[in-house]
Amino acid sequence: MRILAVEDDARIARDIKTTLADAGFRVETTADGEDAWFLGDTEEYDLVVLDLGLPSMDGLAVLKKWRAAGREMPVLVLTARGSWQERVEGIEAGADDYLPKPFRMEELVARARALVRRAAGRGSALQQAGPLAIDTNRMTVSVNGVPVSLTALEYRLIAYLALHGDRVVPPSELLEHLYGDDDAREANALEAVMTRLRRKLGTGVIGTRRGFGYFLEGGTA
Amino acid sequence: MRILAVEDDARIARDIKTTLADAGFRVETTADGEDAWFLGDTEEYDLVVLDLGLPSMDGLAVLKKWRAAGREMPVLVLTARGSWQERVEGIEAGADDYLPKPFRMEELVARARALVRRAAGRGSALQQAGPLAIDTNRMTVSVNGVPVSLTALEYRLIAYLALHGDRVVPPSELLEHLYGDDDAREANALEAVMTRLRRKLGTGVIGTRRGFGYFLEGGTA
DNA sequence: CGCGTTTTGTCAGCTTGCCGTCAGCTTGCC
DNA sequence: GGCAAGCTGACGGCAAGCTGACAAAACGCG
Repeated sequence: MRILAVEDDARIARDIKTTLADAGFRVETTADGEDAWFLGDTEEYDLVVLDLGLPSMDGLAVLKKWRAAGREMPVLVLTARGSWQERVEGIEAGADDYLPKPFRMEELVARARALVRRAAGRGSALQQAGPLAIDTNRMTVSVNGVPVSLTALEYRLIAYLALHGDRVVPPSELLEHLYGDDDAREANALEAVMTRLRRKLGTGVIGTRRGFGYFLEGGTA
Repeated sequence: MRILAVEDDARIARDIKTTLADAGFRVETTADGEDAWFLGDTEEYDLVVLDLGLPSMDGLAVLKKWRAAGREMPVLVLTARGSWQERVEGIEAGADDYLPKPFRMEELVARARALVRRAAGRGSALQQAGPLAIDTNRMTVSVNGVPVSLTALEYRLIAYLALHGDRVVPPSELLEHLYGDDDAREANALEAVMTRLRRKLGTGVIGTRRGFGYFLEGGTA
């Protein structure tokens, strides 16, 4: 397992490296965006850990460039603490998961393992759960092979559910994910999106457990 | 599952409460250190979430006092973001785990579940007791491998019994955990839930000791 | 900018099914 | 037998969740 860690803070970079190394990964690090892009484009990694606040070339730009070039390795994005903005942009640029800083190293290892495992099971960044297939690179969703066109919000919702596919996700968590923690939203904004999303996906994809939350029917197949 | 959350920031306290409540816990909050100490000393909690930055009495002092008094419930400490110092002191004072602020609510739930499970002497997300299996991720229950669909209240009830499976749990305790002490329900609300739950689980799962309370037949396998 | 189009939050009304209450019954204990 | 603890079926209130309609943003495009 080979990992590229892109992080400009030397101390954090070192921590990441030793932690992941202890977890059995082979880790290379770089602090520079250009450098990162070059490495990611020419070498084969099982995972890239990418800090978004980089000098010389923005992490987001690097990620987009990789994806545009057809590179499909899983990317775990490190975002600034409260920055909801960064998370959204990260996911939309093709990140597979994000971790807000500061984080616990233990948590990083868990995520890294999960991503690598997921990628190993599939050829690309294609997630499947029952009749549902999500291509996190192209940001397209299809049900039973039929492509479905979703809005950004709808996509984020279904992608989040798919990422946590094997459990029931409470509405409060979804609200936080979709809108950030300052919930000035009227409660049933989420339900409105749900209705529209379900209409597009058809029945039997997203289920409700009253009093618990939402889940993907069929789970992770 | 009953949780005490000690947090002085009202907004965070509310977030914690709703999040944990959504996850199926019964949450009480207090912002005051003295108050927290008293509650933790006199009530029975399955977990305490403790912010260290408190007015009136330091969170650390509260924790030490509990431990000195022989109180052994698991305590999850919330520390300020980078404060390494606090973590060490927290652990030394008897905390079971710590979570640096700011944290993701999702993460809090995961930790809370882990601690509660560990305290019960079990390791995985799957609890088993006799013919009963409880998946705390999916919030599903199955008997002899056959999945059973439960409501939120029924789930909380059986989960609590499973956690304290090897002893007889008095109805007053169940009432308290399900509804909180302030709520004066008609006594037989619990029995009504019991009936419905038993009908779904089948006989031979939940037993009654007249005058004492309820218990899981077969205990912890 | 100005105008059409799409997306998304809000509101109101509706449906669903949870669960608390009640009334009557059964069981165990003295 | 008598009493209290506990069980159960029925019922209805009510809150969670769903949906269609509308309006306000957001976006795209000249």
